[in-house]
Amino acid sequence: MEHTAGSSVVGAASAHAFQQPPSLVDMAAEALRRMIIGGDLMPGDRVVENQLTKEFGISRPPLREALRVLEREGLVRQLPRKGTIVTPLTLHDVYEIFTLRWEYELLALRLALPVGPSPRLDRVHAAVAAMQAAADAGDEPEYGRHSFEFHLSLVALSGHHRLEEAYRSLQLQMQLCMAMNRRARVDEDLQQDVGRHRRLLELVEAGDRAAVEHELARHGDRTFLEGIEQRLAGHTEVALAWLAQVRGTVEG
Amino acid sequence: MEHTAGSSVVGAASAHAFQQPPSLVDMAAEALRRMIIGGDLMPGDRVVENQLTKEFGISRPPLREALRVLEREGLVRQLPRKGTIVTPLTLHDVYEIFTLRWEYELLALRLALPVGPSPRLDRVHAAVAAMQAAADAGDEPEYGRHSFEFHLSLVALSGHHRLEEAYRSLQLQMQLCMAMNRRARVDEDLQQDVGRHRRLLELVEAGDRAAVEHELARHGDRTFLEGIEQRLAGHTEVALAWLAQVRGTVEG
DNA sequence: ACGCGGGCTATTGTCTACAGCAGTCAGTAG
DNA sequence: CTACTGACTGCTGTAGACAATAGCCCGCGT
Repeated sequence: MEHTAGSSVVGAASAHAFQQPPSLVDMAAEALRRMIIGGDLMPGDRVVENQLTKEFGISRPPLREALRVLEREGLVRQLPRKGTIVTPLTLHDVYEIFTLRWEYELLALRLALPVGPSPRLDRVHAAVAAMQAAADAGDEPEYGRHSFEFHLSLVALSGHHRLEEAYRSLQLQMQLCMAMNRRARVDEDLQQDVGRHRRLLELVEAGDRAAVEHELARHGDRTFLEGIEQRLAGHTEVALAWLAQVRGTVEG
Repeated sequence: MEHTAGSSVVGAASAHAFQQPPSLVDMAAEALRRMIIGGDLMPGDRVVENQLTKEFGISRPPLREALRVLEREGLVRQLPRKGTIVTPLTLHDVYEIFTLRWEYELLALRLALPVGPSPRLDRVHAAVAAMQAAADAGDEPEYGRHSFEFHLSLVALSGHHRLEEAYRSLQLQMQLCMAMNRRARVDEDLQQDVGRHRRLLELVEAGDRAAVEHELARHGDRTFLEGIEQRLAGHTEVALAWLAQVRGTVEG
């Protein structure tokens, strides 16, 4: 396989040794996800197939299958006979994504609590530990990844695979949102944030539903949502109302 | 639905004239969905690509893309290097599907209420009318389709596209469940069922959340769930507990 | 008789090539 | 100078062929 120029993304992955080499589709899908949530491709950008085949060193059929997957995940949108674009986001989309996320987490924890000793809990603890390590190292991207894993493993406590999968898709879309504002966010205190997560986990282990819900409510997003309505179109009534309400509860 | 030999399914569709001809991928995906929820393919059955290309009269690339879509919808499961099978269902899967459905509907109506006059309400009314017509005609399959459309349009009242899409996927999986027991169900009184739906809609229009929730709770599924644990593996604790609880509330 | 290895077949994974539509830009007429 | 029409370019949609792997059956050896 000698695509010297372009084999970067996929080629690198296959070089890293997989016991069961994943299909080119999976690798292309993963590479695309990283490009999108990493900000290399911005919402609204065209995704040209031939261009990516050269970049990945693969042919079009597997790439097209990967695009179909990404579409069902909500990261791209395919316009018949016109091509593929990275999903453009409106304020209403942000409203949808964050309301659903909230409901998913709430539902998952309602189903999970009370939670006995379980390997699922180990996964959450591992995520917290990784967050702590990343915070100590000051590695913010790494911290973000483990933070997502924390919340995902929290949802997984429910033992509800479909819910977990839905939440995973939603996380991708959240990362798409966040790719739009690659600014600030350094003012966040990672150590403090780790503390919030750790406290949340303790409440989960204690089985205190009300406290968990309360902690979740004040758990975040406000720094991200700072002035977001200036940067996005699609100001639905419900979206604006939601935004105001979120900011209101933040103050309280 | 008999796929006589050649280009039956897809060919027929393309012959019927589409203003904007959908891609073969879309048509193949739709044909596959019908085959699966129609019971032509049962959970666990292998889905052989070449076989279907001959049946549909298309080539493998679009079919493979369609399979990727169906996998993200949860109707099939792709095992790397081994092929594709129709998603096998356990009792735990049924538990997941029905709990999520309940939560989706509840969330959607919570977001939608109170609902002012809107074209979205027209859609619900149209669904009820279609149900009534099908009930009068005694056309049970048609009735079932419009019943699904009723619930989907109810969810759509929320104006939450992602929620609507998630609910649509879930409906497909519910139909997959129902494809497993193609028995009885005739004892249902369609007229009475129409009445239940109509009453639910009235409560929605009245904006009475508590009453809506109460009506939803006693809205169904028990005939379907009759003795389902005998026919399925995967008896998780939570699934059994859920089943018992559902049957408990039914009695009440 | 039973376990094991080698070849075979069926099926999936991938690539190259061709057909057809969409948007664009130049050229021309008014 | 503007509006319309035509070909052109690039892209997507689809087909068919090639490569590689997994399961299976048969024959062989113990």
